[in-house]
Amino acid sequence: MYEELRNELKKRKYRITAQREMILKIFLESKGRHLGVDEVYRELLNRNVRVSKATVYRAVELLVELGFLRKLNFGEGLYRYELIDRSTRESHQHVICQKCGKIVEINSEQVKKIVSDISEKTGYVIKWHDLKFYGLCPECQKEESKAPESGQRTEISEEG
Amino acid sequence: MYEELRNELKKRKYRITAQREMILKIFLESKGRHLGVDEVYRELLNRNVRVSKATVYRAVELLVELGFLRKLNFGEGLYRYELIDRSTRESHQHVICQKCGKIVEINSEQVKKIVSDISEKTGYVIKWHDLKFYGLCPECQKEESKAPESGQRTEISEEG
DNA sequence: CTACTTGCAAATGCTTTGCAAAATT
DNA sequence: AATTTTGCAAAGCATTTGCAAGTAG
Repeated sequence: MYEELRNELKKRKYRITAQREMILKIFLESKGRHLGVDEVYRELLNRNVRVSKATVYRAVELLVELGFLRKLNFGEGLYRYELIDRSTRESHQHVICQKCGKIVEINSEQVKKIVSDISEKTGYVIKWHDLKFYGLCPECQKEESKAPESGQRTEISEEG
Repeated sequence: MYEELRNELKKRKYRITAQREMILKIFLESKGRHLGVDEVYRELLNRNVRVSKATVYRAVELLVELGFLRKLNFGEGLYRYELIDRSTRESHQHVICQKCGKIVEINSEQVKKIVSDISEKTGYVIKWHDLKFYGLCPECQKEESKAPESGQRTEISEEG
């Protein structure tokens, strides 16, 4: 993957730097996680890699541009990034528990249908999509039935 | 609708204020638009209604809580709000042109299917969802074919 | 050696908050 | 009269940016 990064960088006349490789490395070693800039930054500090946060900001945006990362927004007031599977480039759907925050990723075959339906209805050529589903995970459903309407509501509420 | 707002406020022990009604009014008179706090604020100034921006922030969040507005995020670095159809409470999908930014709202019947599919696969009870589709609107497709790869890329890239 | 990248600190922009004054109940 | 809401200014955060110093090609 580092080789791929070097190639992409060369191709687009960007320079190969240790910082860029280290930042991609963090994502490669945190597969499946959705990291915010601060988390990446802290992880680098943990590993005694001295980089500035500004560089992390610049690097993740570059990695998005080069197709290594996807920029995510769960309405928390910050952006998160996840590694893209460069072989399929396929996006998945995020299913988020509004009580405990657990995020499950799935891939529904129904997505293709809805995309073609929307394309047909609007005349738009759909390039990509962002599908989030909010609800209660199985564990939180159990708790919910034990103590229904128990007050503390997790303040997740955002859509787009 | 103002009656409905007054009832909701009373029901939850909030007070009926001119500011809250005015802010809801802005949305009622801008149906179909996705307004940011600053836009609401400016619209109020245009109408010579003196309110502080802090009050707008507080009011829109309250209106979300009361079920009058939905909070949206198109990855621009700010939140937008749209009026909820309180009779159906149904959400629609946003189809966004990544070149000109035009947003079309549609309602695909496929959504029900994908929701039940996801529910089945994950065990989550889905309460609501947030579905965004990005691509090119018909007009921008034409321009694209005239001047393909013409440089200026609209920096829309965010997902969740 | 030239051009790009980094680090730092300052700046930006949206949103939140503390508190006294104003308004609602 | 008691309590909530508002306005204002300050504070809070995530993110961006200007610029000099460092580094890749």
